Amino acid sequence: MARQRATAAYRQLRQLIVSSRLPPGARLIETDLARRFGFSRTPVRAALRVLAREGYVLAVDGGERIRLVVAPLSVEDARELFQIVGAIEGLAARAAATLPLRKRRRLAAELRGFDQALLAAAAQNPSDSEEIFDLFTRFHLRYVETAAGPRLRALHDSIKPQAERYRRLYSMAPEGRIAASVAEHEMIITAIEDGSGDDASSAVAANWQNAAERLAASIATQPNPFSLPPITT
Amino acid sequence: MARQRATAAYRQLRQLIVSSRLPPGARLIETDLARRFGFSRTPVRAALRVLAREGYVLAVDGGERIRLVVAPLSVEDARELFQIVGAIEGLAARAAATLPLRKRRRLAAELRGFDQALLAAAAQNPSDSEEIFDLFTRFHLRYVETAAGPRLRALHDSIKPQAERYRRLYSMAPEGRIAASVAEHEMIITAIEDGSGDDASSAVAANWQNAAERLAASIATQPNPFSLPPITT
DNA sequence: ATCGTCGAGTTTGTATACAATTATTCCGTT
DNA sequence: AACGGAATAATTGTATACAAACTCGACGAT
Repeated sequence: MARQRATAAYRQLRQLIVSSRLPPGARLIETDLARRFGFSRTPVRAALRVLAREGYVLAVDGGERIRLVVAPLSVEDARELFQIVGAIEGLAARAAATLPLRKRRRLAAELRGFDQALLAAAAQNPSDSEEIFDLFTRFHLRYVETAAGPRLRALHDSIKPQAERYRRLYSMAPEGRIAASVAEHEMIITAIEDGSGDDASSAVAANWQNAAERLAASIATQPNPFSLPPITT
Repeated sequence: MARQRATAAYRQLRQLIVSSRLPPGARLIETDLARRFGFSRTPVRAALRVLAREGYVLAVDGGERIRLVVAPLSVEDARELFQIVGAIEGLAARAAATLPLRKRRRLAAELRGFDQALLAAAAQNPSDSEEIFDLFTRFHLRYVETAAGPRLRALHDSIKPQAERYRRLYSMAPEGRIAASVAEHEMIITAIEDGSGDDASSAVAANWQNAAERLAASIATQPNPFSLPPITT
């Protein structure tokens, strides 16, 4: 019997949710998911429990039994979530600013590399929104992995993909937005390079706050844009 | 068959860990725990998975199989953990500072009530360290519950008890320390009352940073003070 | 004596059976 | 036709059985 199906189920389920192939609000039936994965209910249950604790899945009702649904998306939730991500990555950036000078310099160079790639990708026509998305992710991941401790990394790994649910749905791709983001990134990079933890932290928080605003504006203009066909069962 | 044993197992296990009756580093055997609780392995497993994700339990090794142990305590971990708690509660305090004036006033009054109770409890001889601990907890819980959104509350509920593992072990009770804490609390309260989110947030972060320092000093003088008899099985 | 290998015991991962509760359908009554 | 209620199905929670992998010790070969 293959081991670690629970982990596989966790990853697959999380991916299905983040990619919105399991759309917000969809009911999650253990038996159906188990059939889909070819597993038994046991590993699926374990995965669902964890996803519920992390916020991907919501336990509604509260009678004797629990009903699990894919956590719905809302502007208010996005604001709260982005603020939390900003605080977490802000701590990582603060830690990055206390690294030895040599490492800070190298980190700053790497980060600037991502930003240049971002500008280049945005200049493409048509722009590859998948690549842009990926570059944003890696920019933030770089300094978190470099400077954050184990707890902070675990927390980041838990929460960050939930923000990606939003970013994937409402592709905030117009070029001006990317330029604005890159400008904000530069403030983060400079603060880290200068060893100013407070500035780095608040620059990251501001970046996410602005991202939330851009997202809210995007939602207002194009509500509910499910791009992938949902799984109907 | 009684439902929701998994939740009961989660709570009991978390309590055993926080109270250090399951000491740091202790191996967690599903069968033993199941016997102890009178449950089967199934709900115990579910509880352990969640506790592992939250950080109470550490999955060591990483072979094909997983070994779970109670997460060890260390000064570095405490620093990181307290910093995270500070950031989370900092967001809550920031939100509290944006409440309508009337609510801010009432919240501030309640918080000052906790602080006065703290000073009174500290003046007692002998001081009731259990009550002091409880008052600290409730002080912070109050503004989180009042102002934080659902996500932030869930995150707080996940992480905060882990800080309490440390605070319970190294009772940071000397009176001067309490006075210092109360002084820091007053800065938090004033900032909330004044509607200054930035000040409130950084005051909370500073409070936890200082708490980490006090804790580190306490650990240095009285290392490894397990006050309760560990469970041997 | 040291190292490796084989094997019994332990522990975890998964599947499945069963129990209990909630949702749904279908029928009868008014 | 609408409503209520009983029967039925669906779904979750728990227990248990079994399989695979790891641990640790004993024994033997070099």
